Amino acid sequence: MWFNARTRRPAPMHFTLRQLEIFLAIAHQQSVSKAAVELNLSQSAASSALKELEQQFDLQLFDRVGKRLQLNAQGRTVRTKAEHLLAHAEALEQTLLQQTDARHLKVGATLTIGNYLAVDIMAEMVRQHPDANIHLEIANTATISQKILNYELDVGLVEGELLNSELDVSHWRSDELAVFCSPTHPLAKKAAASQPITDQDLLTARWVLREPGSGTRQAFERAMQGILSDLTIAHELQHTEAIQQAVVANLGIGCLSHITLKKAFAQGRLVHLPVPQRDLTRQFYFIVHKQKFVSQGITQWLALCRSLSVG
Amino acid sequence: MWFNARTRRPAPMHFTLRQLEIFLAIAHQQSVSKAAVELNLSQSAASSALKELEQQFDLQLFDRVGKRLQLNAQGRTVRTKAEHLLAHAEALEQTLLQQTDARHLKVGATLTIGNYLAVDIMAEMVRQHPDANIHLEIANTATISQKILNYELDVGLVEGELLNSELDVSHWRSDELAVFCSPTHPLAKKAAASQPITDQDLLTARWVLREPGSGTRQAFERAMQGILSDLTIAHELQHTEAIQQAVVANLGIGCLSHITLKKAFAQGRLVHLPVPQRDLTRQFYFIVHKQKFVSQGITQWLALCRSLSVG
DNA sequence: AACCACATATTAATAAAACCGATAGATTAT
DNA sequence: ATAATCTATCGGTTTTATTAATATGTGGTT
Repeated sequence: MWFNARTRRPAPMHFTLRQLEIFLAIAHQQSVSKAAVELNLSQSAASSALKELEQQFDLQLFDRVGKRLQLNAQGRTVRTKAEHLLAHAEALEQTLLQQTDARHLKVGATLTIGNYLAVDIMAEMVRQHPDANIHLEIANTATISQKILNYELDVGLVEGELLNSELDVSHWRSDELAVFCSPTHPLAKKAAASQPITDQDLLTARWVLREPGSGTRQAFERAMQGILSDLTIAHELQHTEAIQQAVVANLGIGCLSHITLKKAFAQGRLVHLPVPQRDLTRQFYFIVHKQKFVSQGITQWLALCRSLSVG
Repeated sequence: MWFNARTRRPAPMHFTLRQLEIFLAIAHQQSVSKAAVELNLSQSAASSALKELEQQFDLQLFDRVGKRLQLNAQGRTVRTKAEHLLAHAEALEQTLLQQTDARHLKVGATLTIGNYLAVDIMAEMVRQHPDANIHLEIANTATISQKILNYELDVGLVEGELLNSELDVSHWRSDELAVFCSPTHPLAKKAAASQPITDQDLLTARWVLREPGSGTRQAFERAMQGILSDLTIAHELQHTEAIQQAVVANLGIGCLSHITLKKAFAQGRLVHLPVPQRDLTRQFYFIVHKQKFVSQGITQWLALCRSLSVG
């Protein structure tokens, strides 16, 4: 039967929580447009949400006097009850949130980020929340984004920008690559004498680099545009540590994220070669799934990321 | 900020009442498919609603053991709270419904229905609900459906089927047209002698009919198909009473809905001419707007329509 | 072990809805 | 008057809900 026969238990609701939210905002602001701003909505969306609620029940919630909306008697009754319902709903949302296993967090990161940044954040996270159980997965950007789309990972920390309407990509921090050589390399003296390293120096040198396709290599190639095809690439290795060893052994000069080199520079094992004419910065990004609610755990992780990235 | 910064009052809800309904049905039935049946939903819709709720909060509500879904601890907590929330929502829906001005009902009907059926129903409605305030509007089917689409009318009672995805068209009752003449017309004797009226009789007679485009005329033309173009249409009038007067004055024979002729037949003012070889039945329909909630008043009106149509 | 009956999950396509930008129409303030 | 501001509405786009069909998995039966 197509009219409401009020049969059994499962009575379908003819309004939505969203409609109530919008109605309450309008009632509170006494204005559709202000409510729309409050809710980050277009004025037309708010207007038609209200219209639909009123039409659905053949009900006038507001008296339209001039351009102002004035809650009428019916509207006031509905308002208080709707407020209670929404409060109730919010309470349910809270329990829903608390039910989520906030201790278990699955983070994906690219190699550089994972080994040199994520572990620090992870350590701090565990220090602050001893019961946290964080799984860190190292993979390339494509794999990580795929796993986030598939709800296999909660957060991703990646290097490359990527476009996907299902993903929320947000800037985290910038990173600087550094060109470096061994202390016994000819260019080391130049650097020690505060002489600038020229493009000619870069072209003369032999390079030890990360493999093509890695984020670090991509950033390097972007920085070297114009002279890239004339560079001499002696070796390609997949790990930063291996590259550093190769450079120490004077198999060539290298280019890696500065953060992976800090210790080596401090210990004098490797020498930083400033290349001011080349822009060696790149950006790191967070990615999360747009559809997934951001749990307490994720929020904490992201807050840590931001706070540690400034220090 | 794209993560949950928990700022001010208006906290958007990340679940819908619909999702809760579906979750509860699944929990109650311990089965997605049975719940789907209960809710008049496809199994896949129920499944993905549940999936979305779980994913949204990164939560497991059920343990998937074999093919059975077993509520787990988290699920049980959520269930009771969700039940409360839904009960609360249902209460709000009730007040929303009671707020609607059930006494004010706007009914649209075509001429025949409006003058001979709707007035009776209206009278009975007022008898049962003395405070009812019913507005009856007579118009053709197109106008009525347009006004219902525009929320200017609550219910329509019409003759022609019509297809519109926004309208809920539902069968009400069947109606019988009757061919009739004055007692002094030659065919009256034939009828009195229980002789059948032949198609030849219909072709020889002069007709007094409703105007083209009216539902009655359309039904007549459908009934007369095959001989329609050879009929002699002497007069076209817009009102049933005028047609009856014309037939009494022997300007021709007529064809109108039987219900409009009952009294005239009983009084002997007009004579019924049975035409068994022609199908003179037609159907009456209710129409309501699909989007509009069916209020108490509409429900009562429709119930009355159904109950009075059998008597 | 092969098969059937049945249950959930997934996919691809479609129907419905939420939403936005632009704009009309109406009202207050200047 | 005129500008500024508000609500309502229209046309179009994006999201979401839903379905039919299908894959996948499970338990019972031969």
